[in-house]
Amino acid sequence: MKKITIAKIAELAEVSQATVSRVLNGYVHVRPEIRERVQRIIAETGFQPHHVARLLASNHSNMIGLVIPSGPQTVFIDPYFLALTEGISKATNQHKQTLALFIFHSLQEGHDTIQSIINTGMLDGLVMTADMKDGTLIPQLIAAEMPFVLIGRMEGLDEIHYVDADNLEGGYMATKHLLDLGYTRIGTICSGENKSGDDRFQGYRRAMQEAGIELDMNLVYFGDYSLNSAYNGMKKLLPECPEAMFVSSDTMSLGAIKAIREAGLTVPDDIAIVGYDDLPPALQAEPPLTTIQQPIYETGRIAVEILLEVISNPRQQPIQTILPNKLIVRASCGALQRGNQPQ
Amino acid sequence: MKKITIAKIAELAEVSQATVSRVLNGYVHVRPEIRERVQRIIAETGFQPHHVARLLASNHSNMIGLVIPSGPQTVFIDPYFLALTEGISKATNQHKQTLALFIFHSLQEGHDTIQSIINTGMLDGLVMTADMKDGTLIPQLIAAEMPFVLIGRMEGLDEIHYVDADNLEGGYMATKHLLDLGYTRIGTICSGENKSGDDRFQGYRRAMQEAGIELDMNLVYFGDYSLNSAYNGMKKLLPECPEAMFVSSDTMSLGAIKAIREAGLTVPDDIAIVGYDDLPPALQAEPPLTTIQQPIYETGRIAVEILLEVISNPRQQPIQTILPNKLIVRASCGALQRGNQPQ
DNA sequence: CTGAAAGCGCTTACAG
DNA sequence: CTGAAAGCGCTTACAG
Repeated sequence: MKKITIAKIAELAEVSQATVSRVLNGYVHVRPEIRERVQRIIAETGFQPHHVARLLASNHSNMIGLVIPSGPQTVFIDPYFLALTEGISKATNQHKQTLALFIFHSLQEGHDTIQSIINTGMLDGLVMTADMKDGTLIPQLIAAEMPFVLIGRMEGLDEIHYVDADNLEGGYMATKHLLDLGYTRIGTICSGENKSGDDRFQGYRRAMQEAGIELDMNLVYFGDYSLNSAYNGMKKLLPECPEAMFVSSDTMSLGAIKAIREAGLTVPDDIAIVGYDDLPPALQAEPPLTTIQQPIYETGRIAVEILLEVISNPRQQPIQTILPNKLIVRASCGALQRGNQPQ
Repeated sequence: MKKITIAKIAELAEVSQATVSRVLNGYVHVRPEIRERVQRIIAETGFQPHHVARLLASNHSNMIGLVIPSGPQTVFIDPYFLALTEGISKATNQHKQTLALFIFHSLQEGHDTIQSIINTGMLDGLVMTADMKDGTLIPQLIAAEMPFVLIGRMEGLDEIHYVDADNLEGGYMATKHLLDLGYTRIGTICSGENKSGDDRFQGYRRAMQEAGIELDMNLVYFGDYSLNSAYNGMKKLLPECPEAMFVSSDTMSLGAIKAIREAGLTVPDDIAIVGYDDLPPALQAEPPLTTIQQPIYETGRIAVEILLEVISNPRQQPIQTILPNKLIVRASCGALQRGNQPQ
């Protein structure tokens, strides 16, 4: 199978390579009849330009990378990244970009990856995920002038492009919902592991404060997003008799529910929970929890849009987008409203 | 920031570009002192070869693709793909390959993607996922002589490289386990959607047959891997009073459990279930199910190994690997053994 | 073991 | 609007 090149197309169409290249790239200044002739030949032959050659000549690749950290074990099981990747993929498909995926399993690997991405010059830009513990990766990118968009936010990095969910609002909405149902003794299992976790906790605080309820640290537990941490946390909080809980990730809700069950109590009859993340149905807790739904998919999509904008138009003001969350009220809440009022 | 090229290294080391290229590529016939000199300069300057140029010149890219289909809605939420991707990523990292991810959301997109991968010449090879409904993609690859490895198997495609879990054995093990516990009225929710589903069902049949129990189609329901299908299926099977169930995916187990709960029964006290997939703890059913654990991660890793082998050494006999499953007995099974014998 | 040079398949000033 | 030609940064016969 002979690879067909631009030279052959030029020959068949009786024009120069330059002209073929121009119609390929949609330049405007090509005589219509010639354009059509070339296009016909291209269609007939099924020719597609060699991506790599184009890339070398033009110095951009139509390829962007997605960088995801993975913990020591298999942490890439988080459906969050799936939804994100799906959104990103949809956007890259749509823009005819190709998506390179970089999962690193240690900080060292992360550094090497980034360095090699930079040196190798094969990517136009990067979508970075915020939750890497190390603040070193980002400066590396900035120094190399590699365009990137951060998903989420990081402390101390204000002058960069990012898209994030409004986590503070999310925590606020969740807590407010519980308050509106009449609860006052509302506990929380949250996390100080990253900015998102902080923000959600701040949202909780604000809602409580607005309701005139003083912060009771005995009702607050900081987990690490793992099921187990939440399980332990819930066991610790149970003696404090919370009527309701705001748990700041879906995985942690599962841990909390487990502890509640083991104590012989049930959700939501004894303790109402509002969760976070709104996983796809197949992965949801049983009973289905009222949750804050993050626009994860949308976040990915928008990150790509921003990145492409930044690539084609460098050195502009930071583009920073914050997307709202949605409160999804499920059956468990109905139960509460039916009169399972706090003791 | 001036991009540093092989020419500059050659200049600094006072050798030709060809020589630099040779040490870069680890050729053996370079005088040690020169090799060292060049390597020192490379290290000092932090030079890394331009990936794309190398690619154009050498005609291979050190980049492999992973092709995943996604349903009309967000179906890429399946943790299966996460584990798979993680395994693949680990292997590509290790071999210094870069991973391009192609998720397509329609068959049309799938075709376009494959076509463009082929024409564009930017990938050395592909890891294909078997569950695309359409048998057209694979022949397309074969025709283009694009190296690929299939994860899973497809009917009628025998002469290709693949790695798969031993699904028949999995279904057999699951059912056998239930039989060993003393159950005889064992139902199944399986799936005819793909070969894996078929195989698991065949495993169920074989185990039942070996136990001398005739196949009772009233105890068999074919779902489509969705939670809902299994939910409906379980509701249908419940009047048949199965003592135990083999459910052929974890997501479907959740649906089955839901139906069982709604009927006022419990797992495993009233109905024992063996599931399939063995999701990570955070995503498991509650109560934790005894399941067949697929070597998903390993599957991904091995697929990459095979692919690289095939790329560097084309036109060889099909490499076909079938990995065994593992039966993971969880608490729910303990309960059964404690004497929750069938009625 | 080493170098000079052609070539990978495009894009893009430059000149007209 | 169009073409001839240089160039992107490497690799790889070929010759020595």
